[in-house]
Amino acid sequence: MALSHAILVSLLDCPSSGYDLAKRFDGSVGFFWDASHQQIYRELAKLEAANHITAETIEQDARPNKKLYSVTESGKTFLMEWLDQSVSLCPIKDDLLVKLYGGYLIEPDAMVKELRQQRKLHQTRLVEYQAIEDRFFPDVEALSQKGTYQYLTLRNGIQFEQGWLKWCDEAIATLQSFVESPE
Amino acid sequence: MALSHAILVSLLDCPSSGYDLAKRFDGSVGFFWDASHQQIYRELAKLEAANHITAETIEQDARPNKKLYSVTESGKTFLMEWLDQSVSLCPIKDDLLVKLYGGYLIEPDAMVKELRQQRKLHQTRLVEYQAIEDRFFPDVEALSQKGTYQYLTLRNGIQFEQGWLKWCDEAIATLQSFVESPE
DNA sequence: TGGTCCATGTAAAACGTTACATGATTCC
DNA sequence: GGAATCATGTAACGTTTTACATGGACCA
Repeated sequence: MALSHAILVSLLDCPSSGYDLAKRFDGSVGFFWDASHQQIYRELAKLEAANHITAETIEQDARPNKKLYSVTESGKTFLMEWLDQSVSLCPIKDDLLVKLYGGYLIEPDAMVKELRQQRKLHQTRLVEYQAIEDRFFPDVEALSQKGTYQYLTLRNGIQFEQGWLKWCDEAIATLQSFVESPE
Repeated sequence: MALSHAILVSLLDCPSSGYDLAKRFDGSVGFFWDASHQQIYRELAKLEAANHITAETIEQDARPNKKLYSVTESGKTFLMEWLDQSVSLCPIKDDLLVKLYGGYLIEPDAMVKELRQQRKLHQTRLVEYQAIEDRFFPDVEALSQKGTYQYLTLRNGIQFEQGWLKWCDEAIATLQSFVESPE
């Protein structure tokens, strides 16, 4: 149910086309939600049918035309009703941990490689987040309320990734002993 | 696709009925995967049809009969093929962060309350994880390889929850200033 | 001429959620 | 007498993923 809310929050921040949204969900919005362009287009169609957003067609000459979506009053009300409800913990689903749980079935060496690979991916993401922090939030004291809220979501992403790096290091160090001296 | 792998990994660790699995997914397996009993029964039927698991009916007098599932050779092969493939980062979807991103639309006071509530939920989960750590992993040095792998998944859960607590505290402290002196 | 970017979508299959359904036993 | 536990499922619906589809502009 929350994809619609993620889209509304993002559109409220800045009216955009489906294509733009898809890119944002792949970038900055990506630190709290993930969605493919197919999902986004379908959800936009639904939100428009429900009058929560309106589209304005922008004619472009060197490029395909695009539809610029904005949130309506009804959409804002719909979003605020959701904001007023309390949320529960999000369910955990992590392929890597399933794999690790059954890790004893494969070579310790292969598992260490996999963890190193994961560590690299998290490292890359952390660098991206930190670049956003440096570029868009250089002076935290000077932020508006809205800016502060957005900054806090970014901080969450940064802390998460740092946690991952720390855990990967711990796990790699532990498994290293199996590689050196297998039981 | 990974629900099947999570079930196989868990069944390989210990043959069980659907009911038992559902409870484990709600408990210890819950720190890396989440699934309802309906999903589990459906997936078990599929896995049995694919010959990845076999069922043995256990007659019980004071209780309903149950089907005890075990992983077949074919199931083990299927799982190991998956274990050999490298996994990508798991997509992030977090209601709380969507809410926070649009947090400027509601009262700072309401947002602080919500964060306190979340903090409590994470705290509860952390205590559960630590209880598992104390009960089942009192001597980390003495663990078998299999035990070590399972311990590492638990450590991941613990670190995560500690990260959440830290972030919640940071966020609450930041928002507190809005409650005391609104812009 | 081959790839990436812009821009929008459809369709089918897999996966997840919610509600419904049953029935004995055990504990308070 | 009522609730929880054990134990299994079905059905409808909603969401997500994967694959397919189009077509011009721009760059090397």
